[in-house]
Amino acid sequence: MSNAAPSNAPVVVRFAPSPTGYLHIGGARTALFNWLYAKAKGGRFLLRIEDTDRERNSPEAVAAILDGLTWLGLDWDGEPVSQYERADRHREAAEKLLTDGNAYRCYLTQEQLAALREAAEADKRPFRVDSPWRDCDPADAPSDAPFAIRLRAPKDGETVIRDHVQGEVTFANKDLDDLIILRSDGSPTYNLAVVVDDHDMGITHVIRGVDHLTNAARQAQIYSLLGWPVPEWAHVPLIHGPDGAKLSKRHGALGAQAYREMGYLPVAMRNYLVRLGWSHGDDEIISTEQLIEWFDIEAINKAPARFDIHKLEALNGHWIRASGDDELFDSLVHLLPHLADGDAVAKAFAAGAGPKMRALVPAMKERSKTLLDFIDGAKFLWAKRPLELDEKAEKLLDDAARDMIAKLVPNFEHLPNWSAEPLEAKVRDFAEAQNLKLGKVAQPLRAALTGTTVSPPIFDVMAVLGEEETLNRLRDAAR
RNA sequence: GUCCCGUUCGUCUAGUGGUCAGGACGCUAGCCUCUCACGCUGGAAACACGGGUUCGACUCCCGUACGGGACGCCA
Repeated sequence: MSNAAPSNAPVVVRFAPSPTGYLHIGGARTALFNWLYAKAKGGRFLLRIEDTDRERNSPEAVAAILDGLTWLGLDWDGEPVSQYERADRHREAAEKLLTDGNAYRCYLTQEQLAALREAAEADKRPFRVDSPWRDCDPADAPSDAPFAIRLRAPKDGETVIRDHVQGEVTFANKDLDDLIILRSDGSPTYNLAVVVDDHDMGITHVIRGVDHLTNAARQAQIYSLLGWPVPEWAHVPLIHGPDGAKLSKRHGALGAQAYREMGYLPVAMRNYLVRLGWSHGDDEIISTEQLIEWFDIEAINKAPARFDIHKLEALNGHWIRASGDDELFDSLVHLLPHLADGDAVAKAFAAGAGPKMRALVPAMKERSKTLLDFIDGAKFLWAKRPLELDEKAEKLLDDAARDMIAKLVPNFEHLPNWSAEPLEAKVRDFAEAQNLKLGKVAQPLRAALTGTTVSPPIFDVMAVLGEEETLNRLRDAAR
């Protein structure tokens, strides 16, 4: 590529979402790839909001996208650029193309275009705009009719995209028609705006979804006619839903924030997302620091990947276990405002369950796949007496079990040190004396103290619940 | 329809002409164990199909099938 930007220039990449909704998972991965590449190469990661379509612009969407990026830990350099605010500069470029003879005024109306399109379809011909105004004498142009400005794209030859992911992709120029660069209302269109902005922002590498590949060909033509060097391209494959179809809002294409609400950790999201299409040998669990060291666009493959929530969950479990206890508890507390029932939990935390939850974190992180599991698994902490028993617990606490608890309770009275170890010793002694296996005692205790048959280690539960609450719950269950 | 791209266990992937085709998630049999997890040890599970090229193809070439993307005065 003779006119490419020098490869030793400092890397500048960008993420350029259009503000039509939240940051979806595919966009999040594109942003992650860009961010990682910038970090890996010591470059800059810029943000540009592609808001040239005023009808689909929304400040809420911009806020949601920035919030999603922030949550994922993808920080950007400088202020986000508004494409719309650069419209004058885009028009300037269009004027230059016009005066250089590389673009022309096209007076074709929407109706005429629709008719041409229909005619092409009727003949089963691929539709290509072939404007009669491309080569007409300027003197024949109407003086007052509205016009759009079209690029005078080459009709022969081919446009080659040398792509770091897709390889060399060749488009015949006859398949690429004269695209509109300035609408009849004077506003710039996407492809022109992207080229001008990427050029002005000094973007060296364009990393984006492969759905932009044909745009790359069109943009390459604009670059060429403007006399500018093209950036390095990397068109990454799309993410599909579990059924192999395009990821849509119906299945899986949730906003990044939805994953926050499901209790996923940003570090796990980054780890999971990057492995969708990128790999480093057999490595699966990769810290962000390691990603920054290893990431490169050359190792991205071309095939699309399906989104698999199970693997995300497994990775999340790993990163939960790898997190510090205080850090996890902190994440949990900060998650509450984003949860539907978070208010109630926050109140319970404030009323005393908070410190108990914190004390249980080491035990619970071994058995939690998401932050939500912490809450689900610790509800017994703030449950009111007498406890409601679930079906299995009810069955477990039969008459014999209740008798046993009645016999066991006195062993806990007047313990000098109410903590897990002495409690366990007491229970073990009791089990031995009664000639029972430990489980035969522990399970009824669990049912009586938590109302369920599944919980963190029961002696930790007793310790955290405290002497008074533990004895009260046990007496509730005893006969 | 036209153009472009893809196809290794169910899923994510390693692989770059000679491997018992490896790992991870999931599934599964055990071990550990106060439950559930974690951890550990095993197991089942894949090169879409057909032609070439080659002493030899998962690896290279062509075709077929299937899948995806793009075909706006949207981005």
